[in-house]
Amino acid sequence: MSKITIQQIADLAGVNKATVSRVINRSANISEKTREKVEAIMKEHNYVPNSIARGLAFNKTFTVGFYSDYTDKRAYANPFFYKVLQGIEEIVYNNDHMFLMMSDHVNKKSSSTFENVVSQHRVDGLIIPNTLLTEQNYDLLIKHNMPYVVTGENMLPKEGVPWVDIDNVQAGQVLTEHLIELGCRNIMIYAGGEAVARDKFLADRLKGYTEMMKRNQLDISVIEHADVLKTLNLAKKSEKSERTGITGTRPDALICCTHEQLFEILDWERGNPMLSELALATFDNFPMSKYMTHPVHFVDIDLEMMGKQAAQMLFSLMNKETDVPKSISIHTRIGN
Amino acid sequence: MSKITIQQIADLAGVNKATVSRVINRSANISEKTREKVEAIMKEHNYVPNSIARGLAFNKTFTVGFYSDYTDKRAYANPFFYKVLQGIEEIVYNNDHMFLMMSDHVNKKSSSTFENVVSQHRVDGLIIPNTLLTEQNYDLLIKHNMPYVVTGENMLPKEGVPWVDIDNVQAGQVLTEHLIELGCRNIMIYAGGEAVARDKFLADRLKGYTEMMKRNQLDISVIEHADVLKTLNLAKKSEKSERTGITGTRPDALICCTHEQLFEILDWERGNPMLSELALATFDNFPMSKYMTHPVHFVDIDLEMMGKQAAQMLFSLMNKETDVPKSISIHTRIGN
DNA sequence: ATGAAAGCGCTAACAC
DNA sequence: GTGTTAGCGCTTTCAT
Repeated sequence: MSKITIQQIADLAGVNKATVSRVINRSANISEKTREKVEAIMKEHNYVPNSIARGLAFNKTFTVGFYSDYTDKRAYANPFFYKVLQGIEEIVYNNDHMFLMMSDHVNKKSSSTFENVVSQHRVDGLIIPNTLLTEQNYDLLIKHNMPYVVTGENMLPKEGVPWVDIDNVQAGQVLTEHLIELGCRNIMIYAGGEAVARDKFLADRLKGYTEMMKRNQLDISVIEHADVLKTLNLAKKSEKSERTGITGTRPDALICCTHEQLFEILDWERGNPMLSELALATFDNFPMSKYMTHPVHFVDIDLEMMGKQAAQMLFSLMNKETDVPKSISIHTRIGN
Repeated sequence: MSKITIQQIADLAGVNKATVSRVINRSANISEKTREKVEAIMKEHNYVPNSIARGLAFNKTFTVGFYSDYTDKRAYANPFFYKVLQGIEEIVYNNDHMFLMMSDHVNKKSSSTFENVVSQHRVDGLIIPNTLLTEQNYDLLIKHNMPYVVTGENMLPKEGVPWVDIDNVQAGQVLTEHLIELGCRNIMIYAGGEAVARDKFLADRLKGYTEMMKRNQLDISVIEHADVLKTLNLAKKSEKSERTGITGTRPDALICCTHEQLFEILDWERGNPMLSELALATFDNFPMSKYMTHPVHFVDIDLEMMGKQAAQMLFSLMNKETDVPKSISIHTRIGN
């Protein structure tokens, strides 16, 4: 049932299936009369061209892929990551394509989903997070001539990798500026060490903070992973003993570069209510803020926009448009 | 490049492409010698059969669809909903299928993604949340003979709709039992009114609560939407004035049937610290619990299992297995 | 056990 | 403007 083919429509309309194909594809050289007749028959029978067969003939799939990483807490496990998907899907559907999700997974035959999708040409193009763009995956994409766009700034030492990301430098600036406007003067940032060297987005957020602090002639205070709690205790002590400690000034704000860091602080804070005078701030949307013991300032990141831009860029590449920007940075603003 | 076809492999191996097809499909009637030769050539050239062409011949797509609803806060926007996806994908990939996501969306041509996917046979089967299984969608699935499984108990007045859901009655029991074990005796539940009549899962949770309370010979106290805050104030007053109010006993626990209800209470609670003696409880995972002013008890719902079961069931249906259960209810346990 | 050829549903030359 | 025909890459009779 409902297995109606182009041939049957053609027979019903008393024309050749090529003619039907022409009206489907809005080809020129069709008389108004036959077009209308064929269209009427198609509508009457709820005929929908089989996109698999269409794909085989066109050598296209009308499908866009998205490669996701369940283990990337910064992305997929983030409650609001689905916003990115929403943005992508909107664009994908408006371009009459389908949306194929694939997560990092290796099946019995030791072939990864990603590899299969790319080598079988199951999609016409795909969006891939920077964390998953390994040298190997990159090579695969190039080898199969598969259009792609990276979400998150490209970290691979390759030229011409198209990416879309949040402008993390600007985010760092905005957040710092917000705290300054709130009256904070001794703003610390929890970032540094190897993490900053490894993750560009951390370095960028730090950079934004640093720039804004300098612009306001305030002292920069970066604390590193292992030392953060000690540092805070020290600062507290130093205030108690009337400036006899190492740190002369008492911090009044702390920027956490990731939610993980924020939670670390929050965990510690529960046992140390004295921390409550410290203004906490973080990146990424943090709508739970109002329910917390301690309000948290944050920059609102427009993930939906990020998804839209990535998809838009991908379609531009798939359509071989010229003047496609190599990368896009998205600005942020203070949340709530 | 990399556009290697079955014909080329055949040529390379000096056999007919039908022979290659036979080794691909593990068909019998193949000499060990030629099988090995062909397999070697395939491996050497990283040959992967084009699944589009394969699909056309088989009239299959090797793809499973998932219809999601961005507007359903209970599901998609739930931070932990991705667990369901993870479960589904695991099964899907292990069965060498792909995973097509579609959200509720209508494009310019006023055709919905769902409609397109089903009528074009873009997937071999699909998983659909009960909130999206409308009469119209149901008819479409039946008309196109498309295998499907519903997540969440089927609400449509149709026979034989296969579904997988959390056992909400059992969840209500478990949560209530937990509070009782904690020493609570006057446990209220925020549920009732039209919402319960509309949503089966609410009714089931209420039922579980009711049963467990009766089993322990405790008084049942159901508060309805609009009255909840008043009721709580009243109870508080009644305690203050030494049992002169309407409610003779002071509630010591409150079960919220949804996160929305919980947040409503939490919002109110911020301005009413007197509520802090009340044990709060809710359904669905609530990992933010430890960071809240007020700890929240909850039942841990194994969403990944739900996804796995749904996908498993779908494959059973697609394979036309006999003895496929009509529905599956998944038990829960207290979280953290 | 293997080859030849038809066909899955559609598109795209090429004729007329 | 419309019909004919040859593919797209693979599976599956039907021969041999």
